Formats: sequence, C-alpha cells, structure tokens
Amino acid sequence: MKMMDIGEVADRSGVPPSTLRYYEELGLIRSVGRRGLRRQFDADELLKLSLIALGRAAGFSLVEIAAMFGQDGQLDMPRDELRARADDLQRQMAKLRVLRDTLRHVADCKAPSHLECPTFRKLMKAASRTTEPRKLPARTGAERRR
Amino acid sequence: MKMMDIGEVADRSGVPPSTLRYYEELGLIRSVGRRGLRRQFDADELLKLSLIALGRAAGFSLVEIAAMFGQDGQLDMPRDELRARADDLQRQMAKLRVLRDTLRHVADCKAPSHLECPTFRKLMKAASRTTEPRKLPARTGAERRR
DNA sequence: CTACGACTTCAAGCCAACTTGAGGTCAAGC
DNA sequence: GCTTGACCTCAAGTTGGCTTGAAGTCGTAG
Repeated sequence: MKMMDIGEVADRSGVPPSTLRYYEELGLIRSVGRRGLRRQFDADELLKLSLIALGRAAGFSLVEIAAMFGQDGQLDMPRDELRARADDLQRQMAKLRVLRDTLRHVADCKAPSHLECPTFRKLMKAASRTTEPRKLPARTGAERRR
Repeated sequence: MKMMDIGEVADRSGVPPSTLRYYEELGLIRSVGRRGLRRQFDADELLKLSLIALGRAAGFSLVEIAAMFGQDGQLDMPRDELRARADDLQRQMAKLRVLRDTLRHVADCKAPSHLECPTFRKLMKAASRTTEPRKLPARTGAERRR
C-alpha cells in the first residue's frame, strides 16, 4: 500500500504538518508507522481529514470530533446520537439561512434605517427564535449562568 | 425611552454581563449612558446581540462582526461585500448539509465498514470538494504555508 | 438611613487550537 | 561519503474569546 510522508499529506489535504502532528497527538488521525523518523500515513487519513474539516466547519471541537471516531478509526457513535447531531446541524443551517437572507436583504433594501424596515425586523425576530435560549424565569440572583 | 441595566440585557439575551462588557469594549454594542455607575442599554442592543450571535454561529470572528456594523451601529458594508458574505454562508451551508447527510447515512447504513460503502465514499468526495482549497501546484519548498 | 446586592474597574487567568524555535536525525542525490 | 532539506521532539508562545477575583460604588427596599 502506498504510504505518504507528512509533507505529502499536508499538500494533498491543505492541513499544515504542525497541525497534522498535533491531530495525531490528540488521536484524531493515525500514522501507520515510520520510515526512519518519518511518520507514514496511508490514504485513508485524507478522507478522515475531510471529515475533520467538515466537523470543524460545523462548529464541533476537536475533542468532540475525536469522540465520533471509535478507536478503530471508523465513524462510531450510537445511532440516536448520530441523528441528534444531524438535527443540531439542521438547526445550525437554519441560523445560517437567516443570516444569509438578512445580509442579502440588507444589500438590497432601500429603507433609510434597517430598524424601520419590516422585512429586517421579521428576519431579526426569526433570528432571536433560533439563537436565544431565553432563560428568563427566575431573576433573583447575582450575575448568574457560569 | 426605556433603558435597561446590564443584568436585564443579560437575562433577555442570554449573554452574560461579563461578555456584554467585553463586547462593549470591542465596540460591538453600545451603552447609551450611565445611571450612577451603571451602564444603560436601550432595546436596540438586543437586536444587535441576536445578529452577533448569528454571526458567531456562522463562524465570523468578533472583529469581523464589528466590521459589519458602521460606527452608527447599523449594519453597514458595501453591497457587494454583503453579497459575497452571503455567498460564503451558502457554501458553509453546503458543508453542513454534507455532514448532516453523512451522519444520517452512517446512522442508517448496514455496511460493515463505511470505507467500503459507496454512498459514504460519494459523500466524502462531496466533502473534499467543499473543504479542500487544494493548493497542490508547486511542491518544492520546506514546510510551507505559514 | 442603612444594608444589600447589583453594579463598577482592572488585571490576571483560562481554554482551545495551533504555531514557532531550537536543536537534532536521517534518506537520497550528487 | 557528504550535503541538503524534509522530517523529528519538546517546550514555549500566540490568538481569540471570554471568565474570575479583588476591591470599590451606588440605588433602592425596608
């Protein structure tokens, strides 16, 4: 099987060597051995790196991503947790959609002040629905939520 | 006009007071004055906080978000940049969609190993297309890209 | 009018995710 | 067989985004 030096992995994945070493340290990727000192990677790691990049883009932490791979290196989670994650992503997408629409609207809107524009306000209301956990009940303590 | 103490803003927005002060220091939000020592915020800031939360969720840094507001506090960017941002978000959404579909697929797939599953591989190929900037040409230097 | 608790400032601390630097090893081409 | 440059380790540094703590101020309910 064809093995790659870290530099080749870096070039093909766009991820710098320092980061690859760091990822290996965290257990996100694995080198299959050494040639002299040099780590050897096989091609599967490229796929894994795509998945990692994807996960990062989706806002997962490295530790969370690591948890999604079993020690065998395969994606491995209880099915219902996978589905729950997928649903999180769906919600995340809804936020992005709102922001995207807001930006597009602002780009096109003629109103002198956005605060006065009904479309803008509607978008912002949609925004608050998706963003604010709203823990209003019980306001009697000091600066809370820590 | 009805003004709010920082604690009320915190409760209504879900953003802790320490963070609100920090945001004000960065210029992301503004207090309109003081009552004694206490900052007074008006209701518009809640809207702005939604927008900020949205921007954060979309992966923008606080500095980038600050740059989207003019000093008047209104969303303010050249129209084409706004549209470019919106397009970034669109791409971002595509990534999320791929990841979501991948997770859902993994949750349902019967194949013993995902690497052998054609659907999985197809999703991963889609993933690489969206994630890898791929600066392959010219590999002749030391550990580059810094 | 006093006590309480919600606020204030400012400096320091913390975590994640990397990057940088110094000093060293090694494989391959000349 | 020597040089070169791509790799190695390990510790320390950096950035972004906040939080924490100490020490102090002040509005308001009782």
